[in-house]
Amino acid sequence: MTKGEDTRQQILSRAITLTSEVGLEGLSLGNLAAELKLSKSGLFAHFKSKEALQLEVLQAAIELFVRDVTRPAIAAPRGIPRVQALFNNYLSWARGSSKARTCIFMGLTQEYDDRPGPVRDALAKSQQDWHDTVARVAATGVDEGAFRADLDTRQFAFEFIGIGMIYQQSYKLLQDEKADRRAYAAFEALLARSRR
Amino acid sequence: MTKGEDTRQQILSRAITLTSEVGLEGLSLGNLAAELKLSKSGLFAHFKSKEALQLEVLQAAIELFVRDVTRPAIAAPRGIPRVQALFNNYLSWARGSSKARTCIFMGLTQEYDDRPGPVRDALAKSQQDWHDTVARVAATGVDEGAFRADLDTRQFAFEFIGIGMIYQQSYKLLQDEKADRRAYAAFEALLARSRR
DNA sequence: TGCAAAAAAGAACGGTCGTGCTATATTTAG
DNA sequence: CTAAATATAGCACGACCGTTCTTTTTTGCA
Repeated sequence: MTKGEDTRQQILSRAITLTSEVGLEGLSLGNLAAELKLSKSGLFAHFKSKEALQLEVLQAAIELFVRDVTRPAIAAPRGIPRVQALFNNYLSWARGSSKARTCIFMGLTQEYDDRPGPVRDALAKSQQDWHDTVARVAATGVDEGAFRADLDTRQFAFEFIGIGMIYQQSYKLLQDEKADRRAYAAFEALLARSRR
Repeated sequence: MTKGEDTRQQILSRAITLTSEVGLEGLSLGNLAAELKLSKSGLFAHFKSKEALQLEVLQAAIELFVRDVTRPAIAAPRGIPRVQALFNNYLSWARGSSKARTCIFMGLTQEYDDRPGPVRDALAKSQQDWHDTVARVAATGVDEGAFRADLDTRQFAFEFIGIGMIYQQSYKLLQDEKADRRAYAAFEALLARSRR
């Protein structure tokens, strides 16, 4: 079982990178197999269909996101430090890690926002979870007394994530070297409005 | 010449809709031709290559955006009314018109942010233009004395567009019926911070 | 009304797509 | 060490891809 699981992991890892470039629809088994020096059918045998592969890639990306963004932030002290850590990690993720050249979730949001099916459902759930996570972290700021007691934490999450999205466009597509400064300025303003 | 230009327009119109669903890469000549009851080669003859078609579709979408978003807003009085009109139109556009079920620019931003070539270049220019337009409209707010004299209009545009992006995700993918309320709340906060 | 020009169709090309099936290697367990 | 289980390869399939070439239909003007 060890060997199979091992190559399976390699496939998913490479698939995440590819997905960040061409999306989950653009992902091709032939390409993926060639890059991993596997035969197309050998690769295919690990997944029963392309859709199953897509779902597994999405799941693997979610785990990566939790590992690199969410979990490390939870290690920071509750309240503003944790919110700040979450934002820092989020921007790093949007900038792109070694495995994903770019945040795959924003791409997939666009790819699947009007394409019904299991992939869309899983994606929507993951994004809803992300909103919830941001809101929950913001709530620790309320609990610690750093944020206003009447702060709408879901609104906070909405704006928090919006900054990440426009950051990625500015950084990746427009290649604006002020993107970081702009994102942090927007974030600071959001923090300021949230403080008690 | 009339007939040719006419069908050409029909092709582009339908292509915009398709692009908003599957992107410019996912666009297929066969599909497009079938939907328009044209032969694939008959359609192809109007454009010398798929890339040329992609560029024309992008150009047509830009014109649509200017017609439905930018131009009507310019008709509103300078200052906050114009900024407000621009935001309203922007959200309508993100929600999707009859021709494009969803804002194609956000999708294309993700599709091309790491795919070099003429399409990416044209897209980046169009998005840069959009940032410039928002900044310019914000500047009328400064001129009219409604906004702070030291307002960073590019920062304003950055945050303005970010709200539109997260709005589209909330509205389209997450189907949050509070999306409108959230977007306007964020926008009001941005206005408040910008006022003198 | 007839004729040149423009538009559309038809057919074919080399590729790649996702997906089966069958056979061969490789790994694992007794 | 061997036998069963697992993993990978090879091959073929029908479908669709973008593109080219040739032929037919339609259009607009003299």
